[in-house]
Amino acid sequence: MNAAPDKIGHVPATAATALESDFPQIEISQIAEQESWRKEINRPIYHIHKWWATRLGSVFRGITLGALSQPGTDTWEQFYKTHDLAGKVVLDPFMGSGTTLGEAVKLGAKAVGCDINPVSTFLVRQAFTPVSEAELRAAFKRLERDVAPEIRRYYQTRDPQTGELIQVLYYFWVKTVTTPEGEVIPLLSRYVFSQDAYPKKKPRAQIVCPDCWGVQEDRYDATDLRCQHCGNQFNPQKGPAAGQYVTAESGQRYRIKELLPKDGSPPSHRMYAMMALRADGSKVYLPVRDEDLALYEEAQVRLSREALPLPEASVRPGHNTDQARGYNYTHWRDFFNARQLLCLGLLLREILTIDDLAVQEQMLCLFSSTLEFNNLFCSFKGEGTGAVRHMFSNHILKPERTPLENSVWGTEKSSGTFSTLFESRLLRAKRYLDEPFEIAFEYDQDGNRKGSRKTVASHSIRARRVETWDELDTADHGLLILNGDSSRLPVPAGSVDAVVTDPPYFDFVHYSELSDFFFAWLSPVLRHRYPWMAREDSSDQGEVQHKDPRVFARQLAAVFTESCRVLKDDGVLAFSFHHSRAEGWAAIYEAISEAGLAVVAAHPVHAELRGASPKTAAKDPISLDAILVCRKKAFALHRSSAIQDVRQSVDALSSRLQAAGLRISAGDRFVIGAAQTLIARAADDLGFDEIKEHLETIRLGVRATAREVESGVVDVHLATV
DNA sequence: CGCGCGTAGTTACCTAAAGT
DNA sequence: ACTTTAGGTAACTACGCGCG
Repeated sequence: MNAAPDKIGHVPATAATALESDFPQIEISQIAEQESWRKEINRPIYHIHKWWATRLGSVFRGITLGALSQPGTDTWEQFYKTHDLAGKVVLDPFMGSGTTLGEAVKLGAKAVGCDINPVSTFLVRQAFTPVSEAELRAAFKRLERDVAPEIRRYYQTRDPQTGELIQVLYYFWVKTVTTPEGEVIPLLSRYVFSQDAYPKKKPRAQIVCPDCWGVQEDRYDATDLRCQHCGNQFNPQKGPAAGQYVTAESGQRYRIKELLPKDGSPPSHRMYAMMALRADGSKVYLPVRDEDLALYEEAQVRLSREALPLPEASVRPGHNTDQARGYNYTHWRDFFNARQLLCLGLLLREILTIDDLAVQEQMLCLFSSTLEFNNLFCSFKGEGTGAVRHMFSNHILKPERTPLENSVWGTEKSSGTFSTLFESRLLRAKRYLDEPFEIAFEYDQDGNRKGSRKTVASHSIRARRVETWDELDTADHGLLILNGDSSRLPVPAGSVDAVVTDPPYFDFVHYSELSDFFFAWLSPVLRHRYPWMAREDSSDQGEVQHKDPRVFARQLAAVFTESCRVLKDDGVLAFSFHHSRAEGWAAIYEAISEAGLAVVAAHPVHAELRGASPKTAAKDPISLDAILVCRKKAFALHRSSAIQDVRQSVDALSSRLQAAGLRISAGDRFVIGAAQTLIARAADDLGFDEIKEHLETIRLGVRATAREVESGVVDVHLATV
């Protein structure tokens, strides 16, 4: 259809969908960027529970719309219209948090989602279960009446000013080590334990005395302080812990890891301060007194006497879990202290008494969300920053030197507690089912963007959950949510209009190791209800994740082959992808070819930013995803192009995106170039090493160009390559 | 064994938009 | 208009590896 240099991809003569030629990449990138600021508010149904790689809903709305529209349709023009694509079926074989399913049902299509991870299947089923706000509120009220008072009593302290009992918001803990001489050292790097996010504007900070453990207020940068309780003179900026070392009173330095308990138990902790909520609603920092320690011990004693549904599973060795295991965290229950285990156990036991199973499972999902904010791997972020840094903010399991103990039930001023997440996550998500919305920009008379608003562009989400393909076939707006290996789907051949997905990226996060944290709680209470919950852990032989790109390619090929089987001949398989290394792309190429597919188009678009690992972020941060569009090989028109054409496309695309205000790094140029290379070589059936070599050439080529452009050196063409 | 180097992991600080 | 939330990012620091 066109060979214009500003379009990437070559439109096959047989194009069957709009997505093969058109994608409003700039408009959607801008919305996607806006959406990514507060994903949980802009697409609440995909954030009902923690998932590690949630895709941007607006991008997947665009992809799904394009994949289900006739060639020549202007996708952008259709973006805000209400659609009713009844009869169309969309499949996502890596459904994750369910983004594709949600966007497909919003367009009125039927959807099939499958994931090998049971936590994913559980959370997606909860996300799409319509339960009325009234029913949920009634269940919440019952819990509030029957179990909240019991839980709250373990989060109380006496206000030293008034003598009243007040609620504790947070307990501050610090890990301690014991030297061979018997000295117990707290692993504090500073004695300032709380300060504002803008310390220069609000220098008021909380400091604990290393001698008497009294708490006092002073400047965040104070270097010479006299304790107002015991008179001790000290430097609040210098604690005994620095990096991987700790210094004893004698001046002797030890490696912290060498002082861990020798018996293989997790590190010890000391509770050293609290933040409580006064009757007038103000927050106050308090030292820990004997009565507070006694209350904790009471919880410990009760924990040993109660029969509670607590996790028994051990932490299996793995890429993401070894760091925690290195600190002797060998069982998932080690991630919680006694009070947390007691209160979580009491709450879970009560939730399990809810008769209506649909409501009960909504509450179980909320309970599981709460776990993320109520364990010893959480930390305090400081005032003015959203107090709790939850355990998965880094996609790793890093033992915190100074854990923050949140309160399980919570107060009106808490964050990350059962009662606050009920409103901010569960009810918000249910409201989105009733009234789904999109972000739209508003412009002033001169055409400048002046703000954004939410606009309704879909019918309410009334997907009917079905359990089999036959039911889906006959139901309007059916939704089939499966658990299992997507290389064997209970779906007939040639029955799906589009496959829209986000495959795991070679070398990235190992979800099942992390999802075990939730699975350890969910499995014992759900294993009799769902066969896919009845396993030892959330891992599976069929998982697509391997450090060897060739093995990874083979695993991915199995799923793509199955997707190709169930796909109609005029359907597309589209997915988002990016990777900073040639191997990652070579693996994708191999998986696609082996499945009998060919990449026919690629559209760059704003990616979800994975802040998790800075491994590539330093030099060439990637902010683009490539939307790769594939057709069955027999129905795709192939055109091999020369490497300089690929280079030209990269230049054209990059400058267009830059003109639209996106920052394009060398890493982004490689994403565009690699995607172009997959199109250019789609017909060549290259082996892994051959395609990798091509990709390497492109990688070096586009990087060089980026540097030259930056330094003002005249562009040199790669025609010689 | 110390050093340089590239990369993995941590901390301090910053922010758009929601909430009040 | 101000505070809170749930994130992000720059800069720093530790770590592993090869090398003399």
